[in-house]
Amino acid sequence: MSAPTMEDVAARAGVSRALVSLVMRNSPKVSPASRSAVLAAAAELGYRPNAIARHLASSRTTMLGVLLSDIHNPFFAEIYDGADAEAVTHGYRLLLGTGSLNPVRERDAVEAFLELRVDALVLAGPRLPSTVIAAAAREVPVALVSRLIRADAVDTVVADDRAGAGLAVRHLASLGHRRIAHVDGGAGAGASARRTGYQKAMTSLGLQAHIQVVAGDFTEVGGAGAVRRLLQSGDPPTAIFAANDLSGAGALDAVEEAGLRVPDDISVVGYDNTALAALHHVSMTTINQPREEMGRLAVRMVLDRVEGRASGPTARRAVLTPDLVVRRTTAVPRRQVESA
Amino acid sequence: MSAPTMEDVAARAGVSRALVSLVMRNSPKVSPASRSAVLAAAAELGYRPNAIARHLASSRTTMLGVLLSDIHNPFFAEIYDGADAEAVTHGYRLLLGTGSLNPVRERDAVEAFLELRVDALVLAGPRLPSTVIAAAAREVPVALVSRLIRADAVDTVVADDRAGAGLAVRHLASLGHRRIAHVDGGAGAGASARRTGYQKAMTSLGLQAHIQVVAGDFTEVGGAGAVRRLLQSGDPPTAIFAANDLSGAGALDAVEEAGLRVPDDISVVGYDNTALAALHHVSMTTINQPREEMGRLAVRMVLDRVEGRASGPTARRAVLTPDLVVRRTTAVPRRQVESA
DNA sequence: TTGAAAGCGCTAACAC
DNA sequence: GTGTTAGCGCTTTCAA
Repeated sequence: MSAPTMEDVAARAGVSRALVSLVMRNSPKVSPASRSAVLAAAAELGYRPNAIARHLASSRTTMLGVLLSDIHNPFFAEIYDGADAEAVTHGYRLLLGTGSLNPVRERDAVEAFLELRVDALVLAGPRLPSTVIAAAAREVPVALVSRLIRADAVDTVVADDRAGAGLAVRHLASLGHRRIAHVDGGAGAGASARRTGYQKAMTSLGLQAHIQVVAGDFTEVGGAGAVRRLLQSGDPPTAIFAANDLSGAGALDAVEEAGLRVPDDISVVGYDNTALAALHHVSMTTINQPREEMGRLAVRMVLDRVEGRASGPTARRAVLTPDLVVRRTTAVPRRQVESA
Repeated sequence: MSAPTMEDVAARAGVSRALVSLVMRNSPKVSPASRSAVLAAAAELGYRPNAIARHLASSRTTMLGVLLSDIHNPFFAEIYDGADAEAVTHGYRLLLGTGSLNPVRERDAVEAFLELRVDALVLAGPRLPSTVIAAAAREVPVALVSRLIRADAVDTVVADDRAGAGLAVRHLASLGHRRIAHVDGGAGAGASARRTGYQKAMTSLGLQAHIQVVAGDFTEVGGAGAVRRLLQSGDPPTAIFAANDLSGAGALDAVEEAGLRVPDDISVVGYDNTALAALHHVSMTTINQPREEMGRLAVRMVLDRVEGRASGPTARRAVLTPDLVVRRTTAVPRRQVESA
């Protein structure tokens, strides 16, 4: 009493297996009569095509493997949404996997995808050594999201973190802030680009004398600690640009703890536009990355290769532009207003 | 120049295909000599077993399909963590999928799993009609997390929401609160059990005269609106038990907006112990569900069936007990203290 | 338009 | 221990 096969359907419909196969893939070259006979037989039997067998026979699987570096992070969920939407419109299916931030487990997940013979791989924020990524790219097309590596045929899509940092700084400057400090993200992903972007923007605004970077680590505690140090210094800033929303929340904590108010005394800008920043309770001005678009683009890139619209060792690189989301943690600096 | 097969490895190692197969599955009945010869040949060729072919030949796939109702919700990420840990220890691999809260897409995802012939299915918080779930359960073992249905052979694991609500109420009562209101979750998942649990606990504490349920909807805005109404009533509560953390955050907003302080004037308890509640900035007392354990248990249940330790139409049902996480939004009621 | 036959790459008896 | 031989359920020429 195992699952019915094409054979069973063919017998019941009184046709050959091959014809059933054509019907299942709805080929146009089947007479309406046999088509409906086959469909009826399949329905009566509760027939479900065996994807395993199909894949073995056809060499293509129309499945893409998507590795999400961290399934706890909503950032990757949105990349998935974009990837899925794009895949569906092209008739592909996504297989999801994660290594839970562990490179070894990520490697396993990629290996599993490869053993399942996915047609291509999309790796979102992988912790994987680049040699592993390059090796995978020798077997199937690979696109990388939110990570850059130098390897043949590995397409990448990233958001322009330097530009995003520039948006934050220019927003604060346009409100009248001059002493704008940056709580950085240490060695975290994107942290150095955001730090550089901050420095460049400050310089191009003629504010290089006010550049002040304090060490953070993308955590709430780290952000709070950094801002505490900042406030104890002789000459505290009027605005803080945090490397991500979580450390921005820490900044908020520290400012309040010091008896100051946001945005009246100090403005704060985060980065990533997470749900946290959108909370009414927090309502933080932040920088938004076009996450869905990043997912879409990654899928489009690998499918271009799978379907032969692109090929060769040249890696394509897409750099998307972030945008500013103004909420309630930024305002005109008080001291400036009073002196006006 | 397609991928090397077992045939190639066998030729190179000077043995038969079957022997290679045995080595790949590291069977004990292979001489060390041939084993290392095969391994060497495989390495030189860059051989990778074809899981598709393996599955077709062996009927078992050692893959479990896991459907996460909402990949944006960290709740499900933790269920996944538990499921994954359990699966790995049993030598199974998880395939992840989601329908993004859309029943039709969920159906597709389940269908895809079934076509890939996964050995079993774990459905976490599915929106699927129960008929679809029951149908799937006729093909492979199915376990349901955070949802109950009456169907043969569908095992379920849920957290005891009534008990959780009881914990919240008893915590507040033990601090001295008597007027404890509940912001409910409308028709959301678990909302009615939490409401019932609240009412039962209030009654059993002799506080039935103070039962007060205001309508919420599991959102921040809904929670804030409910609390605003509560505060405008003639006789506001000294404590609020919200049906989830998000509406608890809304409650916090509304309390502050009214010029009152948490927990000095009003205590607030949330539900779910999300990252939001853990934020230092929020630090909300809440009820925690043993999510990882729920995932583990679901996998254990289906594997019991897959491996023959359980069988038949009797559905097993696991009810796990939540626990209380005390943070900084609950305290002894001020008025009570002053009158003491 | 339909059917026959040869695989796809592997596992699983069964012999040797 | 190791090799031989059938399939697993489907796709894909190639004929008819």
